[in-house]
Amino acid sequence: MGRPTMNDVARNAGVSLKTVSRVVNGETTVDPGLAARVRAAVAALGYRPNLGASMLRRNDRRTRMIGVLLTDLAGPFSAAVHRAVEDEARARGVHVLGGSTDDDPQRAQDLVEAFARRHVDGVILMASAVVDLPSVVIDREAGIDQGMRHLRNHGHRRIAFVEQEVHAVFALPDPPTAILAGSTPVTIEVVRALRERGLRDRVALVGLGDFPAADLLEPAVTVVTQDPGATGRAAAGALFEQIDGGTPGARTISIPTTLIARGSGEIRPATGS
Amino acid sequence: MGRPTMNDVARNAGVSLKTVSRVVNGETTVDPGLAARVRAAVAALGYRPNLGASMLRRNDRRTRMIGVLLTDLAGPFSAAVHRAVEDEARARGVHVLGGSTDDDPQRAQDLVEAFARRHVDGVILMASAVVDLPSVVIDREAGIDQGMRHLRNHGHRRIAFVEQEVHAVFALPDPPTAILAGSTPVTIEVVRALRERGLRDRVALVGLGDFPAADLLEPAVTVVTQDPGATGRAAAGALFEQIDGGTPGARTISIPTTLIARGSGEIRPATGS
DNA sequence: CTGAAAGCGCTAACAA
DNA sequence: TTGTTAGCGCTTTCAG
Repeated sequence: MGRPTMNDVARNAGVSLKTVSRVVNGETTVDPGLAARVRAAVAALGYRPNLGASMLRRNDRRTRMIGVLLTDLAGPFSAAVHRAVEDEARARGVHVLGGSTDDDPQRAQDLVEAFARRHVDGVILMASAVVDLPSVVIDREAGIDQGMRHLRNHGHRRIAFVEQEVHAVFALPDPPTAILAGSTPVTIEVVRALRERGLRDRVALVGLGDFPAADLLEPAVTVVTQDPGATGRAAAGALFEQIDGGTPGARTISIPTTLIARGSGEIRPATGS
Repeated sequence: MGRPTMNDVARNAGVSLKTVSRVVNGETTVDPGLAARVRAAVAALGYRPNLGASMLRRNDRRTRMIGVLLTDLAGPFSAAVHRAVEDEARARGVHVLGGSTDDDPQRAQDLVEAFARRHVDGVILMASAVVDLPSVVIDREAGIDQGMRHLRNHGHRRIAFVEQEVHAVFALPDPPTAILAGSTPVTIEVVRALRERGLRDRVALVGLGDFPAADLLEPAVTVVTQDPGATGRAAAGALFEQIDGGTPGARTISIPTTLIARGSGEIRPATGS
C-alpha cells in the first residue's frame, strides 16, 4: 500500500468521499460531528492531500508553483533575488522551483521547457530571452554605463572591463589606469591582484555589485549596486499580476542602479602618463 | 480552450491516444511514419506533456522533485548548499523546491508539510528536526567547538559567542578578549565594531564561515569553514540513495570543519588584564 | 505494432 | 447538509 487516499479516509470515517473533500478543503457546510470523525481518520491514517491530483481536476488549473531561473543560485545577487521572490511567493501560498543557468541560453531554454511540463504558473528569468509562459525578465545590463561614466569623470581614458581574466589585464603593454569589475567575485580578485602588484592606491576600481566587506577594505571599494531584494520583489509582483490576470503587468524588470563612492573609484590617473 | 492535451494531438494526427503516449515517452516500438505524424501534430499544436497527470497514473509514483529547506536562501552558506544540491538533482532529472526557514522550527515544519502535499520525493533540511519523509538533515552545530578551542589555546578565557547583538558585547562591565562570530554577516559586523572602537589589534576574532574578502581585511580574519558545496553534494547523494531505495543511506550529514588561521584569531589577550 | 478500456486521487456539477 | 456521477490528462493492462 502506498500513501492513504481520500477514499481510505472516507471508508475509515464512514462517510462519503465528498465529505472528506469538504473537510480537507475547509468548507464550513459540514456537520461538526462528521467533520470531527473525518479529522480523526485523517490523523489516524496520516493522510495528506495530493496536490497534483487536486490541481488536475480543479477549474483554476493553477499549480501554485513558479520557476526562477538565475545565473547562479550560489551567487550573492541571484541568491538575494531568489529569497525576495520566495518571500513574495510565500505570501501567496506559492512554491518556488529554482534553477541556475550559468548564463547559458540553451540551459535556460531547457529549464523553461522542463518547468512548463510541470505546469508552473509562471517564470522569472534573469536573461534576455522571452518565453511563451507568463514570465518576467530581469535585465541586468544596466550599471556598466554608470560605472564607466564615473571613471571617465575622474579622468580615466584607459579603462578595462574585466570578466574572469583578471591577470591578463596587467600583462598588457599599455595597462589601464582604471578597472570596472563585472561581478563581486571578480572585484575581489582584482583587489587581490592590485595589492600583489602594489597598485592599490594607483589604479582605480569600481565593482558591479556591492558586497558586505567592501567598505572595510583599504581603500574601500566603490561599487555600483543593484538592489537584489527590490529586484526580486518587483519581478515577483509583476509575475503574479500577470498570473492573476489583472493588468498584463510588466514583462521586463530593469534594475535601478546606484553608485556608492568609497575611495577606490575616485583614484585619479597619474598625470603625464 | 486551455492547453492542448494528448487527446488533441491524437485527433490531429489521426492516431490513438496511446500511440501519442508512446511517441512522447520515446518508446521505440512505433511505426516511423506514425511517429512522424505525431511529432508534427505536437509541434503544430504546441503540445506539452502534463507531468502532474502522468505522475498520478504512473507506477513509480515519483514527482522527480525534492525540497531543500535552508536557513536563508540569500545567505552565502545556504546558497552554496542549494546550488550543489541543484547540480546533483539536475544530473538525475530532478527539480528542486527551495525554502528559507530563518531557523524557525515551526516554519520548517510548515514547509515540510507543504512539500509533502506536493509529493516531493524527499527533503533536505538544515535543522535538527526529523520528518516522516525520505530526508537528510544537515547538522551545522559543528565548528563552534573548533573555534572555541583555538581561542582558548591562544590564552583567552573571556570569549563571547555573538549572535546578532554585536554592540551589546562591548557594553559589558568585563568585556571579552576574544569573539567567536556565529555567521558571516555577524563576523563582518564585528570587524566594523572593533574598528570603530580601535580594538582591531587587541581583541581576537574567529568567524564561523569563510567569506571572499576575509584574507584582504586588516588584520585578515581567521575563520572556521564548512564547505557548503561538499555538504550539498553529500546531502543530495544521501537523499537520492534513500529515494532510490538501495541502502537506507545516511540520515544526517555532519559538515567537516577546517580552521583557517589568518591573523585575527591569533591575537593574544593583553597580559595582566 | 496499435488501440480500447480502466482508473490514478481528486473536485465539479448535480441530485437527493 | 450529504452523496453520486463524471472526468481532469495521463499510463497501465490487456486485447487485437
